[in-house]
Amino acid sequence: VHEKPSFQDAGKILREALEKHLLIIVTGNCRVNYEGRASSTLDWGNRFAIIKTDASVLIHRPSGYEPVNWQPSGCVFNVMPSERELYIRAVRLQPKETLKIYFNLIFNILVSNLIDEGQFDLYVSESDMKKALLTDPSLIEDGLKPISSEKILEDAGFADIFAEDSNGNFVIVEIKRNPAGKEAVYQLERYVKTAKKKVNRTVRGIIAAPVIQREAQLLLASRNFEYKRVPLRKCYQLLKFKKTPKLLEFNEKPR
Amino acid sequence: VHEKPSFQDAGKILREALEKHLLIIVTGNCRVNYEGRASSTLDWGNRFAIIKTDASVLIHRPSGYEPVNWQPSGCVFNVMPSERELYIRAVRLQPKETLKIYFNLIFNILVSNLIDEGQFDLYVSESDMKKALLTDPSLIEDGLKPISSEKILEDAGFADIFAEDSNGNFVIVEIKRNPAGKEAVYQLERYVKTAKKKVNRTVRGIIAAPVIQREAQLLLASRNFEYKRVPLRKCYQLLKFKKTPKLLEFNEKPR
DNA sequence: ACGTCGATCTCGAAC
DNA sequence: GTTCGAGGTCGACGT
Repeated sequence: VHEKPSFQDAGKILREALEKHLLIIVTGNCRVNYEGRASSTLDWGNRFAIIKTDASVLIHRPSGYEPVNWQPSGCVFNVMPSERELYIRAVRLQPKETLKIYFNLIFNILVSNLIDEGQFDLYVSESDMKKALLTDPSLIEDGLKPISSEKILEDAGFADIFAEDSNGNFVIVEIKRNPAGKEAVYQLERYVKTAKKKVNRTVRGIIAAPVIQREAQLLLASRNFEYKRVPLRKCYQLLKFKKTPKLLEFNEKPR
Repeated sequence: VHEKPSFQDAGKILREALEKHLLIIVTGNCRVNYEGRASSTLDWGNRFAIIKTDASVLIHRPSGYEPVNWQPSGCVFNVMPSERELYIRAVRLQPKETLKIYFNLIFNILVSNLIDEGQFDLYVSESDMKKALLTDPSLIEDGLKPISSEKILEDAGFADIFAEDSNGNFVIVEIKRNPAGKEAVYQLERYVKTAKKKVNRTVRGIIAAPVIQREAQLLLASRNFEYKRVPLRKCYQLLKFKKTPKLLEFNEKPR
């Protein structure tokens, strides 16, 4: 930690830390310009700039979840201290975009060599839901038999699950982890339309999601599609139980 | 800045800083659990936790643009130091979600009273494009006359611009700031379909964007819609010139 | 490299 | 409150 360094010292500290790919946090008063996919200006104010080990940059204001300005990883730095300020330029190629940071006050600079190999696990993603529903299709409907989830509909994007119901109808399932909105219905509609052209059978459309929005429900009904509520909890439990037997070589089929 | 505080001291520092709504950055070794809209676990590793003045939380690893864990603004904190660790719990209601952070090493704690009133301006957003195109519709097509951009299509969402071309045809323009993809075509298609039912005229569909993706271009052609390239630069210049006269009370009409 | 889609998306606006 | 769409979205995965 360096408290109130001169701009010259700050320049040295930053260059050395960048060289070694250390984590840098600079707190101070600054203004920021961005030019690239868009353009932005940020007037003087107290913020902190984070330069990470992968050469990404984040400018954070004292409040708000999102960085006000940033640069993705892999950018090239130019640190230019002068008598009055510290100027940091971070340039990214492809697409070409430039972030310019001007500090006229530096409160402190924190340089750390952080080692983080810790594993991160997240449950339950939409693909987890898909796994669960393929493992136990009765979560959607009794007697439902998934068909190869390969591409069947070539042109209309890819639906989540294709299946056959107990009456031999073709079924397309659109999975949403989040509250299903109109967009999900439109997606499903496109899949069903394309499928009807290719398959000479009745084609049912089903949205499987924890919740569906009211408007989407109406739209769904107007298209004669169906909604099946699938709690995330159930998917989580199913996946948990599915894994354990495998590890123990129990091959008891889940039901 | 507090270097290597004891867990007890760290607890005091954090509580006081939270009380005063100061910015807090804690660097150390920690593990993190999240439970709410999803669930996640993060194993031990060196990270820094940011607690902002609006009671939001960000856990950042030494690399990567995005926080590995976070909590949106307005959450409630519980700081619990023990002999072996510092446990911070951040709970958000609506939706209920809980973030639990356990530090078994604290490298340092940075507490700052940052004042940031600086204005942030971003150009060119999609609504900027709309403004520009309404100011000078010839950017899309000569003789195009925008119609009230109020809701005309009640049920099919809202198109960006409604207009009449020099032949009296109804025109719907879908604006995209980013490369226009298939989704833009589908959106346009829905608007045009609805419009055709309500308007007893020829309805043209136009996508106005800096670039259009190849696949989207094909889809567009199959629907007999059109694409008009609109460089962001032109919109930016138009808005710049439009503004200046206003400030100076020149009322010379652009174009 | 481009295209597609999910996300604890976040954020804001409109209804 | 709900819904909807934009975002310098980012990131992952597929081609």
